[in-house]
Amino acid sequence: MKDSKDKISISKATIDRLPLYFRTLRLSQEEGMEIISSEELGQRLGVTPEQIRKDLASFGQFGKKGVGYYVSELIRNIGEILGLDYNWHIAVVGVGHLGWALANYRNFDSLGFNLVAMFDVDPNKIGQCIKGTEVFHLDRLKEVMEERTIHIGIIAVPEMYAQEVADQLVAAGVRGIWNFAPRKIKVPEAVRVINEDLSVGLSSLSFYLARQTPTN
Amino acid sequence: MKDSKDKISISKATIDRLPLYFRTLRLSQEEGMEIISSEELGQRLGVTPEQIRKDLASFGQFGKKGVGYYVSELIRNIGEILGLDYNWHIAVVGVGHLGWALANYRNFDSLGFNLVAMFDVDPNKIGQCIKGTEVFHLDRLKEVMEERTIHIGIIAVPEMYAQEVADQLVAAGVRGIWNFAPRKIKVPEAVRVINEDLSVGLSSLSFYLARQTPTN
DNA sequence: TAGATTGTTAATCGATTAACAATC
DNA sequence: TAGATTGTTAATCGATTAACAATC
Repeated sequence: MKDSKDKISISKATIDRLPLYFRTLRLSQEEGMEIISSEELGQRLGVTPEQIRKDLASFGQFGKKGVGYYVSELIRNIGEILGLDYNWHIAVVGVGHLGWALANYRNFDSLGFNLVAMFDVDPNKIGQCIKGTEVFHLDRLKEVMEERTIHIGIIAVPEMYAQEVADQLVAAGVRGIWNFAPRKIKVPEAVRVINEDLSVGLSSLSFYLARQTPTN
Repeated sequence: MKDSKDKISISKATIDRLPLYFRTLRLSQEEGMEIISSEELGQRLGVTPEQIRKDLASFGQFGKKGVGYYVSELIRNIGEILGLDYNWHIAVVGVGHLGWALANYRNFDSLGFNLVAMFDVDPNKIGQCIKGTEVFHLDRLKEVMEERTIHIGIIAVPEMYAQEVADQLVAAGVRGIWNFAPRKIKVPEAVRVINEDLSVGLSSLSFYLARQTPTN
């Protein structure tokens, strides 16, 4: 138990590629594909076939030699590896433009994430609904979170409140945090944090463009 | 010229850390800090001091031995490395929830990115403004882009239109694309693409949580 | 069977960490 | 000068790529 569940020696790079495989496989399935080779899959998403085989091999043997991978089977397998078969309850804290956008993001539903609450402090926002999910006052975070057993909290508040909200989420028993505030937040080790810093992407783009011969 | 401008042998990991250094340095500056050591900076953002020194060393010598780094000087230097001293013109294509949120994202201004246009096909959205910037019909993309010399296009349209919009952006002479659609887009080599796939972050969070001993 | 494609081991490449001389 | 901290070289670690035996 200790080894199989707790010790994860899989590289972060591999884990970040799995969702891409998952997505592309689903697309292929929609196109009616039943079997796919690592070659074909790799071509579709710009990854080498060896990389794909290696990544998958960390978790088991999902393919058939001389044949390839059964699409629906591999989707199910990767889904299980990623824990997408679990019905995760998520909540958005901070219903500004970004929080609003995230709450409306359709792809999350299709991955099995279930938005069960939103929180804000603005009286005008309290009580508003998105797809049947309500905005509560931040004061009720703990109460609502416990009632609805929320697993994942999404921080979409201004930077200066990020740590405060993180503390409240932790106190309310959240297991993971997806942090959009451009600031490092401190949480107990047991709580997983994924930082999604949007300025990194744009800045790195700027880096590469600044080094090209400009065309305009 | 060939070596200094074209060949970039800096690792992607390093480039992705630079914006974090930049941000943290600015924060430190606001707090009145004038000199910072790699030790202190590292502590603030959870990176080892050696890593920081190594990263910076790829671009030059910015510190003083026995002293540390002058905060304002290092901010200027990293800003230049990232090309943030250039006045980038950006445009958002697709003014849905996400596009709207991105157009309103305040951090971009402070990094020197200038939103100069938005595009959509919805007649209700055409003509709307955010901070003085207008939403144009997608049909006018090329015309408006050329008139305003837009360097970077942000794709925030539904997945199925992503490639189409990418083609239009390329035709309009864009140099870089920041793609939020969860799909690989094909562009000529000269155009830089950064993919920002939001489902990756959430899925990887799910992966780690699924492997923990659950607390609820 | 012959051709195809996986799973896995070995070789290479790249990035991080450790150590320390240089020097403020 | 002594203490501190950088910049850089060497050692380690990890991830990707190449190669190929296993087998469908």
